Amino acid sequence: MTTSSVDQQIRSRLGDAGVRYTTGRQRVTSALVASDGPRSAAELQTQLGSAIPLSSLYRSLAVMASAGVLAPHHGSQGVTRYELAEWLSGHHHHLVCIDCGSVDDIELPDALEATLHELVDTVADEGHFVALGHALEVEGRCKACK
Amino acid sequence: MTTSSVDQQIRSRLGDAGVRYTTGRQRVTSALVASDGPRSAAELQTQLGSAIPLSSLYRSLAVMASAGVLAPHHGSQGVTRYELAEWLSGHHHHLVCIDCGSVDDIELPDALEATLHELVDTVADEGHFVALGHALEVEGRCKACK
DNA sequence: TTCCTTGCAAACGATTTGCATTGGA
DNA sequence: TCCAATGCAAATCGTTTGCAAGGAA
Repeated sequence: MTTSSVDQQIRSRLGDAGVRYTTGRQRVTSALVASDGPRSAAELQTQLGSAIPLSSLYRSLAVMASAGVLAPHHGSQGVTRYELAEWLSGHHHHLVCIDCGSVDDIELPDALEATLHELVDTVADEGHFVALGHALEVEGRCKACK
Repeated sequence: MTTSSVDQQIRSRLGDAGVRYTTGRQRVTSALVASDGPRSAAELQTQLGSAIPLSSLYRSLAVMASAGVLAPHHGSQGVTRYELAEWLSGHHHHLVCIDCGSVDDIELPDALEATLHELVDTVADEGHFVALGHALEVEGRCKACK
């Protein structure tokens, strides 16, 4: 996945939403494209080196999430991490470290993914629930905390 | 699942952990036994009617979670909800409403659960990750927000 | 008596917002 | 030009903690 192709799609989607794809927002995109999992505002600030104020990062993340180009992930200690929406990055799941809170992406074999999807629909129907997506979180300890 | 049988197990486990099973903590248990999903400190305060200070609730929840009788669930807006640990309530998954943040419990058919479990181990090994558990979240809109 | 627990109020930390300024189409 | 976006500081809100009082073993 190249940053430029993702950039095109995001620029277009943000345009449709009536918001600008500013340099600050492009920096957020490039940081997330380079990441192997969701990132918090604080992590992005560090990763981006250049001093972007947290308030701007939070605003960019909120705008991009409500335009559907980013997806939030709620972790421990009230920290929200964002990643590219699945239509940009592909469907995947997460390995969540119960010690440090870090999150890594993983993909499931198609066979199980299909089974899972089917099951989610069934189960949602029974719960009078409109299923829009699903997320499998594998909880444990990451390589660093092991 | 009766409150009294769960009470016994919790009392015993808390005893092993060297903490008391006070009336406040018993109230938390009864509220969670009566719930069909995880509850936040604020929700428990409302549900319990009697005015238990939030700080006490937070402390009870923290103590009970670190003793392994409660499990935390991190939701939107930095809200942490707790539920009985799986050894007390049975293994299950969640329907999470993306509008109001409410969480309902669901159970998967044994067949898929088995497949899922096996897969989680495989995938964790590949990621040099020690898998301790897994959680499937079905995201969508609940009956009320539909 | 000894240590755990509780209440209240103050402190924290992640996130949000008001407001004046800047910047892009 | 004009409105969205940004920076800074102040405000929110869920959660945590210090400290003195209460309670069980």
